[in-house]
Amino acid sequence: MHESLLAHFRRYISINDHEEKIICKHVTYRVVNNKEYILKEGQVCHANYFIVKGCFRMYLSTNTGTEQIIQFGIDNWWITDYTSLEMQKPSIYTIQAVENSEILVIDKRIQEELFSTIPQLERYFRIILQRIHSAYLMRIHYIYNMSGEERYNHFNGMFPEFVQRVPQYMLASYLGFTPEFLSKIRARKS
Amino acid sequence: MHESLLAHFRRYISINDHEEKIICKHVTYRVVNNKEYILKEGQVCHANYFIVKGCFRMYLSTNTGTEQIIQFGIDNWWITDYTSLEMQKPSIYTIQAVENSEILVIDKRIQEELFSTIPQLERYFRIILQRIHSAYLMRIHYIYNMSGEERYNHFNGMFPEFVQRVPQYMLASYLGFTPEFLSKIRARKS
DNA sequence: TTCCGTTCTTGAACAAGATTAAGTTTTTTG
DNA sequence: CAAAAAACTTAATCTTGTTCAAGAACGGAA
Repeated sequence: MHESLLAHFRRYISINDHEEKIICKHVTYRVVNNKEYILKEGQVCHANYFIVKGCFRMYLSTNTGTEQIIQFGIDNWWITDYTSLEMQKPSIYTIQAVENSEILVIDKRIQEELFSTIPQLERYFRIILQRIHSAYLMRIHYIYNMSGEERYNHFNGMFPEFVQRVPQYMLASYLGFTPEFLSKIRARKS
Repeated sequence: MHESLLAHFRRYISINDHEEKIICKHVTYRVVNNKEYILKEGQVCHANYFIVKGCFRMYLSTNTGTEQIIQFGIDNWWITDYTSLEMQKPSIYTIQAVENSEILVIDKRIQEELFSTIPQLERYFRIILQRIHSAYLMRIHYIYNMSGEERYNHFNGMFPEFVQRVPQYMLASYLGFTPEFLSKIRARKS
């Protein structure tokens, strides 16, 4: 199951067999069942997580006491709180599995070691983060320039399988409106 | 004026005198006056821009014909379209000076060369991008969980000098509401 | 200084989506 | 299988922010 991680690396950088072995030796596999947490608000985040299979949500609690989902992570995505990880400060986020999942864990210390033994990994994460950043610029554009209904339809068109995978109230939170409103949208379509 | 760039590098990585000289040799200084463009919608972005002094806006045109400001860049920030730069595809964004500004230009080819001669630079950009990403997660949280008025007050509290620097209609666009509404907010405060 | 273009303000009518509070369906668990 | 918990729906009312349209103020250039 390290293969999916290596494949992802290979998509952006070239690494040799020796380096692959080093990586596999230092990365640890972990099963995370539905509703289990890999990071809780207030804890210091100590690892970067590569999702081999499954689905996670990252959320924070608002001042009105509700949970605001900021991002989802699925197969072949990284998920972590970079601020907490880098500064070793308590996180404001909670990361929870929303399906039975399998992840690969790269501990902070290990990751720093890997960066110095395989500098190409810095490049890999730089490229990954560039892509994430571009996606976030678009996300803000969508939030500002589409109605809730348009945003739901757009998301539905882009990731139809994903919409089936998570409860509707989570999708509503991620898309920035209430579950009641999502119900209304769906009612309109039939 | 290369000093501000080197100082920014030194904040995140350590580089020696020799490397600093290489960087200075390859980075070009440029004055960009108010309302001048460094990237226009449809063009391929061919450089990464470090703002030494001044202010830029990055926007795209919406289907209703208006300009949606996605981000600002000020002193000591990088601005570019990473998607267009990396893939060498036409950009959907326009980047325009909103003050008389001074920038340092790192051409794509030059940047790639610098990455291979000074691998630490990959690390620098990785860290920068991590920070940007964290900021964007918070930005989405603010957009979803604060009213327009709260968002304006919050932004005003965080960057009071900046609010004075740009026209109100640009600020309104960046914060995701109409100039008319911003006027109304300001009227309420007095 | 005057003129012109740009930016900012005000107000009325309207739309998108939140809130509240039931009620219904689905899923989980003992 | 029954009961409880979790997820989803519906509808009435209320808020936030938009749109449109007009006018006022400001800033820069001739």
